[in-house]
Amino acid sequence: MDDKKKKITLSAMKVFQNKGLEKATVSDIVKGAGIAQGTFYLYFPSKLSVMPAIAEVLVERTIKTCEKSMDWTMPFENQLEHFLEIVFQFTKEYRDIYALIYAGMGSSKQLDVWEAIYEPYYELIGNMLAKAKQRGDVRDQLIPKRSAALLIGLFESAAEQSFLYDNADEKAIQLKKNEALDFALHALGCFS
Amino acid sequence: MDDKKKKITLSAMKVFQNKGLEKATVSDIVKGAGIAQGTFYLYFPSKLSVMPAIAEVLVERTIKTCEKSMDWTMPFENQLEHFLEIVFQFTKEYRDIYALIYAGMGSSKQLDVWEAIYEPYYELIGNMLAKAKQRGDVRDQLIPKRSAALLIGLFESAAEQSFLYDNADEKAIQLKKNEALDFALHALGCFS
Amino acid sequence: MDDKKKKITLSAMKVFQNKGLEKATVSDIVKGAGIAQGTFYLYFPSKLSVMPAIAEVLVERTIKTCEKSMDWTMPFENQLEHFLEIVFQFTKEYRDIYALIYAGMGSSKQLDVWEAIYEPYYELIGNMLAKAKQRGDVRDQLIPKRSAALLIGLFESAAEQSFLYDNADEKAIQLKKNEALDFALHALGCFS
Amino acid sequence: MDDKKKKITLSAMKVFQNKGLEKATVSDIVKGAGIAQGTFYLYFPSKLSVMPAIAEVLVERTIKTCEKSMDWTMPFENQLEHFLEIVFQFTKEYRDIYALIYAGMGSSKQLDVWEAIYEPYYELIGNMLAKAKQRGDVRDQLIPKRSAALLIGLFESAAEQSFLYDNADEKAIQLKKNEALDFALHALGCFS
DNA sequence: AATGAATGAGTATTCATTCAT
DNA sequence: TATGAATGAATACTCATTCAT
Repeated sequence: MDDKKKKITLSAMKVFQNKGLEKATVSDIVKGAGIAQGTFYLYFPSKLSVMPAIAEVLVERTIKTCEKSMDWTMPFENQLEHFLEIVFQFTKEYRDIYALIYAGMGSSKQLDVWEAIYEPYYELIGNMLAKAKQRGDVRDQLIPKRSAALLIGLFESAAEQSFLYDNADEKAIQLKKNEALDFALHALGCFS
Repeated sequence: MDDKKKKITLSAMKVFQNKGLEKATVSDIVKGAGIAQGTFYLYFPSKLSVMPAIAEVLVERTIKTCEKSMDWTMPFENQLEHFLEIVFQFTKEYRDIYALIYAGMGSSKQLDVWEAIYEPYYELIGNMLAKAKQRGDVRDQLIPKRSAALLIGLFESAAEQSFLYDNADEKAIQLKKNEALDFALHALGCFS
Repeated sequence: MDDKKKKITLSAMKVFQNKGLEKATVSDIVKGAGIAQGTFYLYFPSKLSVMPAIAEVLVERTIKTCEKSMDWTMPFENQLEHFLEIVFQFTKEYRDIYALIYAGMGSSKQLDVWEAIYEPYYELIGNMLAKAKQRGDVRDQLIPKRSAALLIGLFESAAEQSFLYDNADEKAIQLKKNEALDFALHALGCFS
Repeated sequence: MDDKKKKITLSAMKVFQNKGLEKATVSDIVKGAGIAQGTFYLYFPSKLSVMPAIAEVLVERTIKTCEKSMDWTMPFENQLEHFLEIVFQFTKEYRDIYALIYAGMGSSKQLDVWEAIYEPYYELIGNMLAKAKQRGDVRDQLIPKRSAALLIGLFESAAEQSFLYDNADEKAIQLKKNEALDFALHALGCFS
């Protein structure tokens, strides 16, 4: 990605996170990026149009974290637990901005844009499930890539609920994690 | 709910749906509600504060639909499938506004408000699972109410992904439904 | 005219005169009118849309000046000369703003608006010519109202040229006046 | 004129005509001229400074049209009518841009610039009147060059009024032409 | 309770102009 | 000469909110 575009994206991420969608100003963003006001519009047509670029960064980071920290030789159950941890960690850190991205999706009717962004994420988790399937750790009929999407959705929902309702309560969060993991293990047929 | 408050809420729902969070104006809302500009502020302290009332309406409608159309004597699998249909239907119709509510949650730090709103929804689905547990249709260790939250999250994610990525393709949507149902049935231990 | 609308119009006139079309700001205008920024837009949809209201004021003033200072019993030649003086005087005072109105006409494609504004002016001068015709001071075939428009156009052109090219030279201006008057007297058939 | 300068001028003419003074951008102009943004400023110090060059082009074209199509041996009345036609035609085609030039004159206080530009136009029509005078077709006391300015002003006013008020009505336009011609013929003493 | 005219703070966006190449 | 990326000042307009009636 173009250097300036990247700078803008990262600055926008911080600003949106701190101030929310409406309070965030382009002025804040360019100040953070160290560029002039007008330069912003050479790279993005509007304030909201930075959203997909931010989503891309988040997906990249999630994938990178998974790839770096995941030990593919671990028992599948441990892999799943580790992935759950990552999802909770990212949700905690970026939940505000996820909401904005989510809200921004509606406006931009270019759905294929979003699909392209999340594709590598589904691919990665799909691969994890495929390997587990080869090893017989999950049920036979499972379609790895498609289940990956459901799994990610499940974990993200759980994390979101966790931070939304049980906010600072560490115990409740741990409980939620256990339940989500149990729910997923059954769903994937790890106990059959 | 007060008649005027209800009018405002319903009008706001339409306006937010059509115009999005930022383009929607209080002026639009009051026009739709047939009241004066100032009257809005007798019922809501700010534009965004209508959001919880809208969420409440959506939850009410979902619950009412479930209660009306659900046959609690059906086999559990059919109940689950029926519930899935309802989630997909509501997501399709209200997905734009769900996103706004979701994004609005972040701003309003009164998390207990949101919890209170969704509570009856979790209660309803929790009851469904509880009955299924009594009949031995789901696994023994399952905690009905807590699994309800995960189940709802799963189905909503699936529906959201469906309408986000596979937009108008009826076939893909059906496939997604089947997978989500299968995923849930395993998760709930219906096959063990 | 509404009191606030009038205040805005008069303030805008001054501001446009002093700063020109582009340098004039709505902020200047409302400051001069002693109202809030937003109030401007309750009365005019845009900065340029004040132009017709300004034109109306100018026409009103011209007419009022004619009516007050014109002695309808004077010999026609003297009446014409007096009218010429008035045109030169108004052109000198308002020439900058006339140019803006003129330029603004193009944008506003509601030509009937302009016609309605200038109508009473043509009416007034038309009446002057009609009376002169009755008295046999101008040629018989003359159509008063239609000639009025040509006469006004001629005098305004003359004045405009005068102040545009011969700017501060009082002698040249006097010469121009004489020629314009002579030209008009011949055109109206006062010498035949 | 330098080739690039000419290109810029012609492009600016089109852009100003289509978009008006404020909406027209240097970016539009250079795009139309097929040159780079910065190149504009090698030939003109500012956006508005193109205006005199445009006026020059218009005067040139008017003169060229007169010289090409005018038969100086025709009876004077016919010459005058032909000239009137040309004025109406040019006004119709360029009236939007005339207004801008007119408005632009005020800003640029270099009045001598404008005088120099229009000088050859007055010269041309002045010559026409001088010849007519020699032939006894107009009154004796007439000062050709000075009357030329009044004549041009009269015809331009008539045309402007015509297109401003009677816009598309061909009949009304014809009527206006007849009246303007009659007015001018009397003014010039062709009937005495 | 209801009104709606008035407010005025707030900002995305534009674009004339510059300047390093 | 020519370029066009970068600049950043400048402003029309919006709209949530208030308050006198």
